[in-house]
Amino acid sequence: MSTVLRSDAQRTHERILHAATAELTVDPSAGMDAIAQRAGIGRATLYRHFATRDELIAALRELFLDRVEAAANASIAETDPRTAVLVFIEAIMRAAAETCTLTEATPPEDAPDSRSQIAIDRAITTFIDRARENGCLQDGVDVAWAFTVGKALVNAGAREIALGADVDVIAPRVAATAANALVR
Amino acid sequence: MSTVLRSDAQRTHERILHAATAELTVDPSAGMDAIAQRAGIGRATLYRHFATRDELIAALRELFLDRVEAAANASIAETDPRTAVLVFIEAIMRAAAETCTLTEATPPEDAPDSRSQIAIDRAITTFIDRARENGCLQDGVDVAWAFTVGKALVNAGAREIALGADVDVIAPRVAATAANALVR
DNA sequence: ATAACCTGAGACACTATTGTCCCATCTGAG
DNA sequence: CTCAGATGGGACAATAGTGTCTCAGGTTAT
Repeated sequence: MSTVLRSDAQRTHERILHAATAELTVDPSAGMDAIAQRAGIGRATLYRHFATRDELIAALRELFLDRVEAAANASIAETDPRTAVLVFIEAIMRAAAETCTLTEATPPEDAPDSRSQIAIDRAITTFIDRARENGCLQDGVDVAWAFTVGKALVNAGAREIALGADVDVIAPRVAATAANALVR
Repeated sequence: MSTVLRSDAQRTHERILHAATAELTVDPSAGMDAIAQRAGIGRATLYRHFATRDELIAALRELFLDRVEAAANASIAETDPRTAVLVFIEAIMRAAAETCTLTEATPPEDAPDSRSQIAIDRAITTFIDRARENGCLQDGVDVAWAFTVGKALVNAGAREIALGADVDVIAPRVAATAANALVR
């Protein structure tokens, strides 16, 4: 295992990431064969880049969480709750379109969830608390439910995109829908 | 294959339906073994009631569609768009809690989708058109998007319920969230 | 150009899941 | 009570997916 990848290997690596995202978004139980095929590479090559299916999924998840964390940090500055949700969700949506593992079949996370997870949780909690203070939160919405709804909508959007829809159409739409669903 | 099932066999049949709903909602790729185990029966018995995994899933789907169709017919009478969405979604949510196949891994439906499907499509289209005429539809919402959002939220709710949440808490919440997301 | 690197294709063992079959046992209906 | 119907458990073949390995051929960097 060398320190850096050769240029062509790097290309292959990213093709895998994209292919896996698309394939797993549409069918979370997709096999390594299907992923390799969509990436246009051999199955053996896929295993050279990711020793295990779980490892591939973990890598996707990690990349995605990083981008979500960045989005959280960026939108925490927004003082208006509705704008914050709009900015945050749109950013997540765009991240999910490229690298996403939300649609996992195995939901109960046993891993203690890396640093990113807590950063994201804190950001979301901040949004929600702020919105509640301003009294512009929809009835019955708490942090957990906001999380559930956001996740569900982003997943639905990612699916549409993986199925051929345009990111620039879907991302704002998902953001708007989430804002309507959560913020008064 | 007799015409009617004996009373105990009927009980078993329903236990299977409930167990499969819960199991598949949490993990769409759950195997027949897991389903049988959750139902508290032997795997052989499961295969006696449903010859194939696909057949079981098809049966769940069919039952679910029937209930959604009923919900659609019931709520089509509601003239107020927001109330219509509330009533409709809550009914679907309760149906999904008992019998659901929305969370299927294989999304691209190849089957021409039974009579129920068209009835449901028509009902939803009616809701949306009516709401648009009244000018109380959220921006950017069309029939397809309303369908996508509704499906995503109901799935999320079903998941919560399968994981132990109370139907009477989740169902109204999902309905309210959907209404907020779609109706002005 | 040369050497190190990357890849595709195929063979392989291993495991999990599916679907079938059989037999002993139990249970409901008449 | 009696018997057809229903079940559990286990053995079984078949299939599909995972992960490993090898080898011959193609690509990159120097």
